[in-house]
Amino acid sequence: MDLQNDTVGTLRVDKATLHDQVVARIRDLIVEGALLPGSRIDESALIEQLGVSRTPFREALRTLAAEGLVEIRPTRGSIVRKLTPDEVFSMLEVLAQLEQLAAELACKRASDAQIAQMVAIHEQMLEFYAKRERMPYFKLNQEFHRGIVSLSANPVLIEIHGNLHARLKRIRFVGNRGPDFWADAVSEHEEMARALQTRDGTLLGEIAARHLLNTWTRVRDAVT
Amino acid sequence: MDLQNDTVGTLRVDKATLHDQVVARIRDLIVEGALLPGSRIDESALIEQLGVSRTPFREALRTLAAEGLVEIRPTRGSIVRKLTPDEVFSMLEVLAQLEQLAAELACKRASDAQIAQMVAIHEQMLEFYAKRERMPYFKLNQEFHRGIVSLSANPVLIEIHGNLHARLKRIRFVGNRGPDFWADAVSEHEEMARALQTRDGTLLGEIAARHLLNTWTRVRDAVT
DNA sequence: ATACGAAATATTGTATACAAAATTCAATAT
DNA sequence: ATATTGAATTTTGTATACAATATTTCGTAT
Repeated sequence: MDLQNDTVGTLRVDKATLHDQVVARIRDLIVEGALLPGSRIDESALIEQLGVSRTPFREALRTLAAEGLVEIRPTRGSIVRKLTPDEVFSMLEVLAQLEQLAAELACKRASDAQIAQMVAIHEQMLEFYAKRERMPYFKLNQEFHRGIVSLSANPVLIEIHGNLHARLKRIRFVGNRGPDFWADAVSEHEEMARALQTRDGTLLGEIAARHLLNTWTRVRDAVT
Repeated sequence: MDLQNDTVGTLRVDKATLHDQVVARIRDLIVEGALLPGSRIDESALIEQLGVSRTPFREALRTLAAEGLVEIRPTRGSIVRKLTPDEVFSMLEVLAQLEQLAAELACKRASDAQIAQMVAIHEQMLEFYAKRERMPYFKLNQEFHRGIVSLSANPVLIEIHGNLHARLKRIRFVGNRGPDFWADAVSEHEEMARALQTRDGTLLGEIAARHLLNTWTRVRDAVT
């Protein structure tokens, strides 16, 4: 079947359970935008496509519902969860607060080498910005933010941040495509890189939170 | 079967799906301490007790796993998730940050009547403290904290806070049983009530965060 | 007695079957 | 033409069956 384990040489890579694989696949379909918010999740079509039976598929939907990506309407099928503008704003409010904490912790706990690596990412972003290469910039941007959260060394923070990020991913993507906002974002990043180098957690946290809430104004019309 | 819907007069109360009922029941068993961390979740025993088949039961386990209350070990059964001291500390770190945000938002968004009600709860807590009635105090304490989060009017914040709170509930309970820490907690609450009345969000947030991190020292030995 | 290993047993993961909805669609009445 | 009703069909929720793994039990050898 489609999802079954690969083999590398004679060594089994296995690891992920069928449940985890199905969850990952459906989550990707949602996060990457193949399944649009509000659209019906066609069980028979997807179990066909994934080559699994209803049991693991429905269990996967339960975990995605708990993650907030799917809405299961009793006896009326499941849909990709649709976010109201209010909910998006609520999520950004929380996300900003979490990134602020992450920033403070990262400044306390990261090694010099780790900080150097973040700065390197930032500098690469500047190059892509100079060349106006949106997509590679966008990828690195995500890596930068995820990096700061990782450096917090707080697994709960990492998990919750990851979840909110996944829920918002499509919207953030739309937001970052704006035209002249890009320059603002870059200068905010410049500030962040400097704060990180001086390990000024309070400052970094403040900028990070402001940076994120600014995306709201950048994104608002895409969602309102 | 055990879980089936009640009837009030001739009116069906129904509402909750079987899945939600099973999730709620198992969650209660965990949160209230009937199922201890690390202990095996005996599928056949519990489906017997709940009167449901394996399908809805296992789906319930999936959502509880996503909530972080249950750990499903592939092909080796499920256990009540066990928290390491590090994880507990991580959760408190995040929870403190979330309560800080909640405090700031509550001061901005709550109505005068809502604030008055919170103050009333606080005053009742003082009475129970004077009479040294731990249990009623403890109940109101929870209501007070949940109240502040509710007043933030941020559904995402409310959801995440509720989840972390559920995961920590047993431990917080243990912590609050300490002897002379109680006085400290009460005086912190006194400060919080005052800050709320003056709508000083920054101050309230700071106290709330400090208050929560103090529970760590109160709780540390119960968990280390 | 203790350690080992194979058969017996129990548990887990997935597929399927069946019952109870909801939805679709077509025929009829307005 | 539009609305309405009621079968036909599809979809959903739950139970059960079956196959694959783990775990236990018990007999044997050291």
